[in-house]
Amino acid sequence: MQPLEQLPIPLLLWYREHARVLPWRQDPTPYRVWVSEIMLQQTRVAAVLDYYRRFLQAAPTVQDLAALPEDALMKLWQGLGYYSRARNLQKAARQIVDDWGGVFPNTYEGIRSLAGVGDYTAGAIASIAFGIPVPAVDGNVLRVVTRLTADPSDILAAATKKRITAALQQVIPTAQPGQFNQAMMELGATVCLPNGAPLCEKCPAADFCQAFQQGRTGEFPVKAPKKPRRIEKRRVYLIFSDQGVALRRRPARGLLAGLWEYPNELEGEDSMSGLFGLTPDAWKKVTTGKHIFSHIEWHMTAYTAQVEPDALPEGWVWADRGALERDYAVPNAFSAFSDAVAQRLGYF
DNA sequence: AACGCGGGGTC
DNA sequence: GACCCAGCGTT
Repeated sequence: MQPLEQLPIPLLLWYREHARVLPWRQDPTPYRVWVSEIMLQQTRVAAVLDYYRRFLQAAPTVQDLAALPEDALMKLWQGLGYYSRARNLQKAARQIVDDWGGVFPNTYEGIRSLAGVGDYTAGAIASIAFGIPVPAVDGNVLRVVTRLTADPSDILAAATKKRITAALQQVIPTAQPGQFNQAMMELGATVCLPNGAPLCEKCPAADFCQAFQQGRTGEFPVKAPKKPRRIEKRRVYLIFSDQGVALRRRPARGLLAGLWEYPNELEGEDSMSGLFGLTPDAWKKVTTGKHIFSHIEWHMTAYTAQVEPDALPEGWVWADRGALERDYAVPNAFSAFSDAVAQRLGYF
């Protein structure tokens, strides 16, 4: 008997005892499950909880989400990262309203057709919210299965994911596919941990886990190495007037798309000269900051200047302290400067 | 198939 | 400092 065939019964018994209480598990409607799954993409449960509560309060139905102003939407997502998820979430809400009569699609293919919903998320929603017996293969599941079967395949390879999906399709309990998929992820998140530190003594599958039985848990999963981050040195300009601090909107595509930022440039660029009639010696260095993205490191040095509020460049705004907190979604990349800005704005 | 896309917890 | 997370869309 293969390890995967032995898995469902002990896994489901274990999950019955150890499932965490999570808000989206309370009342697993398609909308609530969908919002949670989008937020949980590449994001841990702990990071999502507060965002989820605020989001459901601001947009309790798909119609509310479809009608939400873009700035309000981005403000709700501020700090969570991967901002295209929020835009796709609203795009999909409008798909549901316009193309599905406001009723959430109830087939795997219908769900899969929504913006921002890939194979994993479609499987998760279909199984959890509709009881459709399809696997939901995320990073947790890939780790659990490759350890269970001592599979040396690269889990980042599409062929591996495809093969494991097909194998799970053969063993998924048709009566409770949502419980099974959630149990797999719960096991990965709480017991079959990454970084070579699994808690095998607590695992309901230890008796037939090939990696554990062979004393090789540290060898799985196998992943191809990632390419190193590039480092960008940036100058950040904290520009104050009696109207507040200057913000500008980032481009609609690419990194931190559409969010607001303090004007900044790569070291060596010269985009600030001529603005506000400031001479180079008008800038005073105030502080430094570092922010690490998945693929880039920003090493930032902040400069400040006081200017007259007129002659603000096109697309820039003055934000006072209230507007900054209430109206503008500024990514956490700039959080190193929020104290300095707040302190300065506090004098108004 | 490779790459761009956040932010933070954990070891 | 390295890893990696309830991945998806684009090229």
